[in-house]
Amino acid sequence: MHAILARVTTPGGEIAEIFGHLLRRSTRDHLYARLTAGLDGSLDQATYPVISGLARYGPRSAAQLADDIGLDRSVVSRHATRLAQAGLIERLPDPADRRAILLRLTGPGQQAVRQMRARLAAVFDEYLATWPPGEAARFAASLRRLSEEGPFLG
Amino acid sequence: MHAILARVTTPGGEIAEIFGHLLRRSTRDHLYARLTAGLDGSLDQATYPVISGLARYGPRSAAQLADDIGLDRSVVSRHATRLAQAGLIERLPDPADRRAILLRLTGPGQQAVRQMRARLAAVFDEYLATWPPGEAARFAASLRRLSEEGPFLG
DNA sequence: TATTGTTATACTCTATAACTATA
DNA sequence: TATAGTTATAGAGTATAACAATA
Repeated sequence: MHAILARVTTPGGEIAEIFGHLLRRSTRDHLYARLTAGLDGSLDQATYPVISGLARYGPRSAAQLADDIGLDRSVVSRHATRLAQAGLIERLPDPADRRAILLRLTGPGQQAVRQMRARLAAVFDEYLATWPPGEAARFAASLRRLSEEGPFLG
Repeated sequence: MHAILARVTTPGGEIAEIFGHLLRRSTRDHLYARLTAGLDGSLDQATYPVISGLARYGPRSAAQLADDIGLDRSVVSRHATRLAQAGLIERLPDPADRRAILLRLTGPGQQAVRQMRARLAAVFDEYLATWPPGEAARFAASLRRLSEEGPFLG
């Protein structure tokens, strides 16, 4: 009788349910493992937002980057140390503020980010090629709009 | 130059980038906080997959549910204890296997899941009402297909 | 011998607090 | 006084290992 609850069948209900699945730990682990497989050992689920944020926003202090990616500056500082030891980022003094230290991708760091991005994009594009023409592009546009405007996703 | 890396501009590249953002801890925390605000204290980011899984799949043993939701059975067992203490689920002997203990939603547990689902669905639907007619439904259908068929999301 | 539920333990990731240096 | 980076500490969440009970 009530062993299984009926879902909410509106678009919002469908999206919410699927997001719940995407946010599951096992899904995240799987995605990050795929993303970083074979690359430097310093690249994992924890350091990815740091190096990816630097690639996206450009050189920044730990405090700035922490604000951008939603982590505490102490966490960014620790991950930055790992990435710097691996030679993927470098620390350099901020000419405008002697308290701050800018974090910046090195050449190998840029290459690593390019690899991760290209790898993940290829995995999705290969699958999306099975969709009807235009559907993938429409979907990507809607997803971007939702992520930028939508509730607690922006 | 090269301070900011160029993105992958294919649909797959766009989707991958946005998923990376959605999976960020701060985004997850925000979503789960919204989902469980004002409800029983046993409902949080950790117990949600357990109670949600029972609602989705029906009464199950901890080992079965652990497999369904991608957690270890020891973790499911611990979260189940919290949910049971709150009266949201109950443990009952499995008539088919005396080693197993079935986990099942109680009435209040069903009500809690309905509330969480309805709440999240409403938040999305309210925003999606700003989209052109039909776009939300098309997007939800594509998202469902991607989550069911797509790389490491199924 | 294999599997279930449970508990103890260890590990990872994060936030908070505290410290020094600089604005 | 406020903010930068860093480090020590504590907290949350998970997996692993080990146990007794049952298949």
